[in-house]
Amino acid sequence: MDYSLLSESPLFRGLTAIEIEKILLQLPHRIRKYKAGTLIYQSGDTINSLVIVLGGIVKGEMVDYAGRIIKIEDIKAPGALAAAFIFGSINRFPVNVIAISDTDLLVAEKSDFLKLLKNNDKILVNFLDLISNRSQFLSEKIKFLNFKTIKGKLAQYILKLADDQKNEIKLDRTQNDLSDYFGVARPSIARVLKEMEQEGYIKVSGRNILIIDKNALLNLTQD
Amino acid sequence: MDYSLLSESPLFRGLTAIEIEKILLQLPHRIRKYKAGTLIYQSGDTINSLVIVLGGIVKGEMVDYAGRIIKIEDIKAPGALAAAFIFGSINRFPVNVIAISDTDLLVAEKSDFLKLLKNNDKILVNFLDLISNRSQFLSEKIKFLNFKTIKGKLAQYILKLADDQKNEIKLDRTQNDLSDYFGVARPSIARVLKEMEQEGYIKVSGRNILIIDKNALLNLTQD
DNA sequence: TTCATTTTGTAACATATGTTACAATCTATC
DNA sequence: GATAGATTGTAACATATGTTACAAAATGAA
Repeated sequence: MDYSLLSESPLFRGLTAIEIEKILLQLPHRIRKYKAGTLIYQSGDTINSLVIVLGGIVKGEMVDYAGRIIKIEDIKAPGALAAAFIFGSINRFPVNVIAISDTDLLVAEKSDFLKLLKNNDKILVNFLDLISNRSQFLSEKIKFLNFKTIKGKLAQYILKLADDQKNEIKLDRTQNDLSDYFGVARPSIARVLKEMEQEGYIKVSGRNILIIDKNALLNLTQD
Repeated sequence: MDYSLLSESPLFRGLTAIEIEKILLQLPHRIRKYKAGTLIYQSGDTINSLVIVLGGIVKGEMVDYAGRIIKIEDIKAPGALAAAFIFGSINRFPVNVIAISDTDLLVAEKSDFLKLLKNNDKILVNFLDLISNRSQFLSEKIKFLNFKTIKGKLAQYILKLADDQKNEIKLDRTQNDLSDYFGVARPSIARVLKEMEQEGYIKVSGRNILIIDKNALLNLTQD
């Protein structure tokens, strides 16, 4: 099994390949292989292990009550799966996990993983960082969902892409993806872009956007 | 200083008062006292300490770009403050923290706290549980914000209060508070309640709600 | 009780967004 | 370069929600 990727994973950051090998010798674990398309975990399944994607890509999908599928995120090697659900009181997968490509997973029991956390300072800090970052990401997401208007969301999104410096950006998602991300209808994205152009804040051509009035955009994020 | 409450805090759960005293002897810390109304931390302030409310109540307020204030949550003794922001990459308070009553805070440096985590298994697991629970709470919140219609949110809210058994509940917030919680306008709450009554799903009288058609409500959560 | 304050109920109207449908472009592949 | 499929642009109309305003009812304090 090829563990070389692991040094790039958040959990093993700052460790050399040799140190990682040593750690994995001490950490009881198993490797699971899945073909592309396999349903690996189902929403609601119990989580009592650390799961790391060694190779391949998986996706997390939320199934709403109506049976519709909302794609949440892709996790590619060497990311961890549902790390924020190993501890805490809800030890269940919040989403369906499906292999996009052929996938190898490293699985280690929670109790063994806990021992590792106690014995290795770097891993401990890395893991604390990992799940804290998750919270911080979710907090951001909530701030974002709280924008009431599509204009507000789009303005925020554009300003983020512009990175406080550029005044010319290219949208990194299709309107369709954006509409999913915002939870709105696709034509509304197009309409709002047009409105923002008519109001003189931006210039749109396809996916390229020229920011004309950055202050106006900032104002829109204040809805 | 009175540490007796700490045995009820998530971080010290499962520890006796004596064990906690011992821990606090080893953990360098200081006590800070604030009068009611004081602004303790400002959104954006750096977090490099563990902060626990020993006595009193504080509130977290988010200030949006327009200067409006959104109350996020109350934290009363013996809760921890912004525990999910001690580690991770964003070590800044996401909210203003204000003392509601006279308040005592226990403050310990991150590096000292980290040593404690390494040396005490129970505290380690408690802390992992604590910040994991935070993520899990936020995930739930996001699920909730994703309901697109007010009817969906209200149906979900009512069903949660009904706890899968009762068919008669009393709303535990005013319409005004509910409208804040949902991020909608207050009259919309009243209107939607009336609509749900006209549709025969519930019977409303003031804050009391009788659930008539639970399946219909379940359907509404499927928007 | 009485009065002031908060909470709830309701209505008219404005507006943002959803829905559906289709045309115009773009993009990749043969 | 031709073709199919994806993406973007646009329009007409439906609907949910916001806004504002005020009255009715409940609540709490003197």
